[in-house]
Order: sequence, then C-alpha cells, then structure tokens
Amino acid sequence: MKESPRPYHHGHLREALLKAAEKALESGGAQTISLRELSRELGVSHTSPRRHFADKQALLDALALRGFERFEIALGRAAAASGDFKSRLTKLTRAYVNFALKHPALLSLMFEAKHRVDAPRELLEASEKAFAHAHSTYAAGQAAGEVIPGDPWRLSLVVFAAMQGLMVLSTNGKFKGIPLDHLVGEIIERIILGLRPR
Amino acid sequence: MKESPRPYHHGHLREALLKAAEKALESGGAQTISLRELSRELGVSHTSPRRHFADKQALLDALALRGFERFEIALGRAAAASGDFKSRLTKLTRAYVNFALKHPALLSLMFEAKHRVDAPRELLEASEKAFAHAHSTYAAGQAAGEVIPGDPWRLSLVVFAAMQGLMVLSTNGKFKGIPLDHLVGEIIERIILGLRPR
DNA sequence: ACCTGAACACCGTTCAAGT
DNA sequence: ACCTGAACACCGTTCAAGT
Repeated sequence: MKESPRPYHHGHLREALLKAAEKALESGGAQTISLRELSRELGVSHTSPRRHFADKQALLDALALRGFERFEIALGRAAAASGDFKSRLTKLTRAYVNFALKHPALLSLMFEAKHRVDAPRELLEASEKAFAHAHSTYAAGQAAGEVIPGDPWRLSLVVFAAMQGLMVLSTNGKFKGIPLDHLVGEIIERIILGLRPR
Repeated sequence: MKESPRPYHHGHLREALLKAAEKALESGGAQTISLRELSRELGVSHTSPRRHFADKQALLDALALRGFERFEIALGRAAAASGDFKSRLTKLTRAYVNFALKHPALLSLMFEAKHRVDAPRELLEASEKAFAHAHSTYAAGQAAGEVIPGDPWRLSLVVFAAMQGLMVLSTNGKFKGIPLDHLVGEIIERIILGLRPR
C-alpha cells in the first residue's frame, strides 16, 4: 500500500536515506550524518534528499519518530506479558534497557529531538504513546493491591527515570564495572519496596 | 597566578573562547558552536583557536571538563550540609536538579563527552569526583542506621539515576505539567522507603 | 512528480609566513 | 610564543532547469 512507488532513479529514496542515516548515527553519532555523504552512498545527487525532507533537521526528526515507534512496540510487547507486578515491571524495564543498549545514539537523538522548543507534535505524541505502556503496568499493580494508590504516571516516572538515568550514568554498558543487566534487578527491587503499600 | 598573560592581540583567548562557546551552547545547542563564529565575535583570526585547542572536539571537551568541575563544587557544597539522611539526600539531589535546569545543554555535553570511546581520562576523573559526593552522603546514612548496608555507589545510583532520568524524561522543566521541583521530593520519599532497613 | 548541476555562503583544518 | 591569510576539502540550502 502506502504511496505507489514509481521509481525515477531510485524509488525508495526516503526509506534508503533513513536507513543509511541510522547506520551513520549508530556508528559515528549524529554529528557524522551528512546529507551529501548519504546521497553519495545511495548514488543520487546531493539535492535529492530535499524532495523527502525539508532540511537536515527534518530527516533527524523522522529518524527520532521511527525510533519512538519501534520503542513503543518493544515496550508494548513487554507490557502485554502476564504475571505479578514485579515480574511485569521487570519485563518492562528490561525492554527499556535492551532498547537503550542496542540503540544508544538513537535514544539520545530521540530525547534531544523531543526537547527542542520547536519539536513537531508528532514526536511528542509518539513519545507519550511509548511511555503509556508503563501506565497500564502500574494500574494493574494497583488493582492487585501491590502498589500504593496514586497517579500511575507519577509512579512510573520513578522507575523509568531510574532506568534512563542508569543508561546516562553508565559507561559502555557498565556502572563501576557492574553490568547494567545486573543492576536493573537490584534497582527495581529497591523501588518496588518504596511503592509497596504498608 | 597561572601562566603570566602576555597579550599579543587578545590575551585571554582561551578563557574568552570557552566563555563564548558556553554562551552559544546554552542558547542554541552544541551544533551551533562554530570556531570561526567564535573567532569573529572575539575579533581574532579564525585560526587563533588552534593555539589553545587542537580541534573543535578539544574545545568541547574542555567545556565539558569545566562543567564537571562546577558540578563537583555544587554537589560538594550540598553534601557538606548537616542533618539526617533524608534532608541531606534532598539537598544533594536538589543541587543536581538545579544544575541540570540551569545548564541543560552543558550537562548533555558533559555526558556525551564522557561516553565517547576516546574520552580523555581527565573527563572521566572529573565525573567520578563529582559523583563521589553521593558516596559520603550514603555512608553517613548507613552509619546512622537510616540506610540498608551495601555498596554506597550502588545505592546512590538509584537516586542519581532517577534524577538524571527525570531531567531527560521531562520537557522544559516539567513532567506532565508537574514542576520537577515538586517531583523531586516525591521521588526521594519513595526511594528512601526502598532503602530503609526493615 | 522527481531528480539534477551550478552557485552561494558557510564550515574545520592545514601551512607557510609574519611580529 | 602567538597570531595571521590564503588554500583545501568539505558542508547545507537554494534555484533554474531537465525528464
């Protein structure tokens, strides 16, 4: 479906640009993405990207948007799991951490894009949609009496914030030599104690 | 003291460059920093920065290093406060959040610099030095029996990670319309419950 | 519709030269 | 020592033109 692709010289230029840009992003950071370089790789003139993206920022935003969409899918899958609050929360946060470890530069780009004062509405919506999966996990925990009452958004913030911070504070997948994977369980354990009804 | 400044055309070029670069950083992001533009502002030729910084990355790293140094001072002041664990931890995290709110782009640059594979040793050391102030706060909490035993580094990670994540997850100082300042207390409250001996 | 080539105004970096 | 100007190889973006 989509728009019937009627190739002139390339055919899937938009897709190809995004794919090549993401490769450059993960290998060398956002700074290394160059429209001219991408065009060269794909064998089109350096002005071709203009047909699909108004400017370089638009391409970066599109990359961030797709990032949030994939992020949403990953979190959604984890949130759909059954089990008690602890096991569900663990699955959710592991999905978060796995995504962050797999696509560190993309995640960084996603948040930077979202924080721009002129961030496109689409991007903010995609971000909210992804984090909404935390909402349902907390609501279920509350329904089962395993979590104190309160706005699930604010409760989920504690854990998501901790996970996001864990990524930022760590250096190449470790914090003080301890693999993040190990720390995730430990942190969740501590936080659950703080959220448990007394 | 320092190196006696014997001005040729400028005199304090290194300092002036860093100051101007930080202004550009906070107003328009790291992308907007241009050595040529900085040189123009300061009235020197565009090759002058080379005398003080091997390349643009070296200037950005120097900016990040000074950021960590100021960060360390801010956290150190907070960590020196007296009081029980909760009040000390609150002061420490507020210092963190205040710094992040005041210098968002700088903090971002600091962590990006630290995460580069070829990050200078100096930068990693400055980062460790800043976060070491959390260590003493936790150790004191443990000594007073207000905090469970365990590696203070790992315990402090929970709170610092949460604060760092809070900044990243929020948009212009708010999360879902709630000012960060308000959320800080709430999050600390929850986390302390998770760290309290039973 | 979609792509191109030339042109413009920028970059960072290098290098021989000036004081 | 410290700074300069010219030169090189890049950028992103614009625009008239081609198919």
